[in-house]
Amino acid sequence: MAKITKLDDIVSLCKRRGFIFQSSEIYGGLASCYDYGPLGVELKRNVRKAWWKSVVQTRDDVVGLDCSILMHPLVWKASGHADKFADLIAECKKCNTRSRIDHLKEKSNTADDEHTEHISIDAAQAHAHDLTNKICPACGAVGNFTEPMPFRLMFETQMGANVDDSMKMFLRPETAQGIFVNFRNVLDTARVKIPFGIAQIGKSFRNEVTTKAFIFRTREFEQAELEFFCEPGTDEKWYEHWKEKRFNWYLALGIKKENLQFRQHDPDELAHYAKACVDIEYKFPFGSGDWQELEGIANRTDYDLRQHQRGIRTLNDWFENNNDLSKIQLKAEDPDYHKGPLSYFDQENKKRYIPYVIEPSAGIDRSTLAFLVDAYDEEQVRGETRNLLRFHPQLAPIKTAVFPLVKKEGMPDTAKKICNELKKYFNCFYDQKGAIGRRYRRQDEAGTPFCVTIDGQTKEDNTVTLRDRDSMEQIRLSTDKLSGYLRKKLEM
RNA sequence: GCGGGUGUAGCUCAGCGGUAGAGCGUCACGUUGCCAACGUGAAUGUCGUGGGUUCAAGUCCCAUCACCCGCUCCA
Repeated sequence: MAKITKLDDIVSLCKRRGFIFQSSEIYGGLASCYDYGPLGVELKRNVRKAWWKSVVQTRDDVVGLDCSILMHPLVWKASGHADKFADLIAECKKCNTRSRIDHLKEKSNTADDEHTEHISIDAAQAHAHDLTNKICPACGAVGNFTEPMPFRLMFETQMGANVDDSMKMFLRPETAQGIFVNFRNVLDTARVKIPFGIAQIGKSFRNEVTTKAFIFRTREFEQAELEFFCEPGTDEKWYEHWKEKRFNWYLALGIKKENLQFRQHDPDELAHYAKACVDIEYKFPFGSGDWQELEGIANRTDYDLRQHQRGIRTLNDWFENNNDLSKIQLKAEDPDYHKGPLSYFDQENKKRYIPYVIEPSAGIDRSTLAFLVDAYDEEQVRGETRNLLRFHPQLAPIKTAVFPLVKKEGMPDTAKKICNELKKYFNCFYDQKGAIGRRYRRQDEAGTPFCVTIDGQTKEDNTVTLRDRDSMEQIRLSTDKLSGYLRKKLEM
């Protein structure tokens, strides 16, 4: 079991071994942003690769996609993300409770304010000008608020070099919408039939109110999302299918069972689009020992595709309002929505419907860290502490290290030759520096599953020793068999 | 956002007004025939950043940035 007990230890481990650094560190750091170092980038790539292999490569019913991060602003109107913009929050100076200012009540006015629709920030700001009469719902203090602060969920940027006619754009807050928007394209070109899924891995951006906790909640993060389209009525079956499939994926890659659990969402905490949602949680060894979400699996119903059908109908308003999202209301849904442009026609049963969607949405950064932390181990060997990372071979940043036992009798040359041969198939590391034991331990720390050592006997009978990371046991192997043996062991 | 804490070598930390330090790690040379061996030598710091006080500031004061813990928030 990992000996790490504090987040500080994890941060230190990541830095020391070159897995994760703070962004812009020499400038004092940038909050909530992190960089992957030489070992970290390999680990993360392997996590992506393992996800893709499990979700796309080995299945007949899932295809991949890679969408742009910038999308048509109406996408975010239709998805509901853009409306979050009007949330203006003020904080009570007395009790530090934050409230949406449009939910605050007047002291003199006992009648309930009408529930405010989301409006543009400018409009809301004008409304919110005067908080002197507003009451804090928590402590009852009157007019004792901080300046209203807009709560921006999405990152903004502009498209177009000319300042005057540049268009305000958003960095995507989830990769899912790129998939929904391409549903028709994939359907028309990939010869897929429902049930089928579209998978994507990519960066997303969210202006979280608080970040903290290392890379668990960052504003820029990487998601691996699958939108699995199925016929309404079969959605619950597929929900169960993906729950099990995804949970087992973590286990198969070495996460210890006692550190992994499901957490079912209560109906009142479900997102507006979801019929059901469950989190896969990992027990990160924070001070508090809290379970943290690695992945959410949601039944998104037909919500998104139906919303985008409304979005398409709103396109004229968009042009008429000079591309100003804040002036646009989404058009009502067509009563015949189930025959709309994003519907699916089932040739076999002559049925047309809007498919339901099951969405497993995993955080690549979070699971990368979970794999890292879960693999960490310390053990006593001959009175010394051996630190090692027991990565699953598929995830190990370096698969094999090759050493000459000593720097003479041509051993380095032979070792280099073998290393270069193995590099054709996987990451392989050559090292001739220092005592052999030290080199083994260095690789243990990097999580390298195998070490190959060339010794005096190699010249005589063409064999090498192969040392196993976890057991430290050694076997002799003929060099002709080395590559095949390793590839089999490494599942590559 | 609030409260508390921490920033000194790659890492862990000592130094708390008076020449910038240790352990581990890194590098070089030698030695070394299988698990962090040994010897010799070497490199490395705007003491997070910016101001101030002082003859003199890692050290005291102010601001700022970043991180951690606990709230709060968020999904």
